[in-house]
Amino acid sequence: MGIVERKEREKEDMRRRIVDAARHLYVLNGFEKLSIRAIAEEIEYSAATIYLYFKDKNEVMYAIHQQAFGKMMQEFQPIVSLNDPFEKLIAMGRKYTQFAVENPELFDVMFIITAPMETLECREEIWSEGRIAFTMLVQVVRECIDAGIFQPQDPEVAAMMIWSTIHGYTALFIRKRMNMFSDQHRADLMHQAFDLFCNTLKKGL
Amino acid sequence: MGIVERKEREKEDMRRRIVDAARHLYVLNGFEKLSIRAIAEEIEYSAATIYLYFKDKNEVMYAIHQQAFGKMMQEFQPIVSLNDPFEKLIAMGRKYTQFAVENPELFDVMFIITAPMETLECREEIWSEGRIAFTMLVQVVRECIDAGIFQPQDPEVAAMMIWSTIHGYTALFIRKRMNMFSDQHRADLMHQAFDLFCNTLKKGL
DNA sequence: CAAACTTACTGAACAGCGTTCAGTAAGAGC
DNA sequence: GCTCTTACTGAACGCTGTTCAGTAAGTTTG
Repeated sequence: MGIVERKEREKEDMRRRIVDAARHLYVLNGFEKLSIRAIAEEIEYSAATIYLYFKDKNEVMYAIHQQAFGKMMQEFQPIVSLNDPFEKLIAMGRKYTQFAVENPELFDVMFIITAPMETLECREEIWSEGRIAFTMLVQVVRECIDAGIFQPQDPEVAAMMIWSTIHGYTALFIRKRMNMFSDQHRADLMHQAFDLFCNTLKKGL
Repeated sequence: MGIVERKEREKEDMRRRIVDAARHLYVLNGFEKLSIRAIAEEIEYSAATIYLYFKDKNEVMYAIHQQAFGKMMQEFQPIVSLNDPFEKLIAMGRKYTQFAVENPELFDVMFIITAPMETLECREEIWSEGRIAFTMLVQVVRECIDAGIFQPQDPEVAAMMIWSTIHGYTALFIRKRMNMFSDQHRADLMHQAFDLFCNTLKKGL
């Protein structure tokens, strides 16, 4: 009896169509402007239909957030194969910021907006996407320790500190808190601050 | 002719009453739940009246954001009088996070939410509150350099890096991106990552 | 094949939102 | 006392997320 399977497939298909439409509109206009009605119009269904596939808007955001992590991980792929672990670490940091600049809305839903986290909270689940990405960073830090570039220490603690810096740097920029500097000064300052962090890590960690 | 002055005073008074009511509701319920209608009800005026004193909701948020900076600067006051510049720097970092934990909504409007920055943008003004706070940090970094704790370097660049780390650390926590760890593990990790950053600065900068 | 049941979907409604604007009433100036 | 200005408001516009009764089509059963 393949009917059940077909229905399952159709359900899966519909979910994907909703998320694709939602992501499309979200990337164009951001969270505020993304409405259930707009998503519904895009896929040519009524707004109420969305609620047959997703509990609420937060859950749609969570699905977008998952897709975004997929995209980011894909972009990280070439870096993982680099040989020098420290270079790998630096490249990852640069990529994090680059991804944010090229996909500000995706970065938002992944690391800034509260909406997707609320879905996790009410499901009492762990944030596995973040966990996986963080584990990847921890692994690279571990390699730096093993290679003698960093001193022997807890790689998770070091990774946490490194993530904080790169994230802060990126989040402040994305949320326009660096607009207190002129375009040129801002670019210079950020570039130099990034380099300083890299050098400080190499010397001090 | 004191009438003009009295009117001016009354106008100022009304603005303050609106911002106070708005801040009160905002701190209680956050940005999403803060509505012009609710502010109006709180001060017992109609919603339309708010628009006689503020251009839009963003401008109200900007006023709250200004008040929040006042509060933060006040809390920073005792730290500025510390003697050891490095201790001063560490205390400032701790205070930044503490302020965020104790006043998550205020931290939001100061450093995360886009709304107040949009007001600045359309006024083509600089973000003076941020500028002042950052200048304060630069000054402390300069003292660290002068005291020989940090090597001679551009204090603005170093300050940028330090702010990034502390901000990232704080923002990730506030926006629940550290909830992938259990309560205990998270607390430990954050504590150790903060200490590691302090030590790395002392050794490497 | 027809009746009974299940599933997928929708229109309309609820309660809220930011914002605008014509209209009103009270105070200021002559 | 009569204009003129200022401060304020009710009502409306066009949105929003979400719910729910109702419908029509598809599936299963007798």
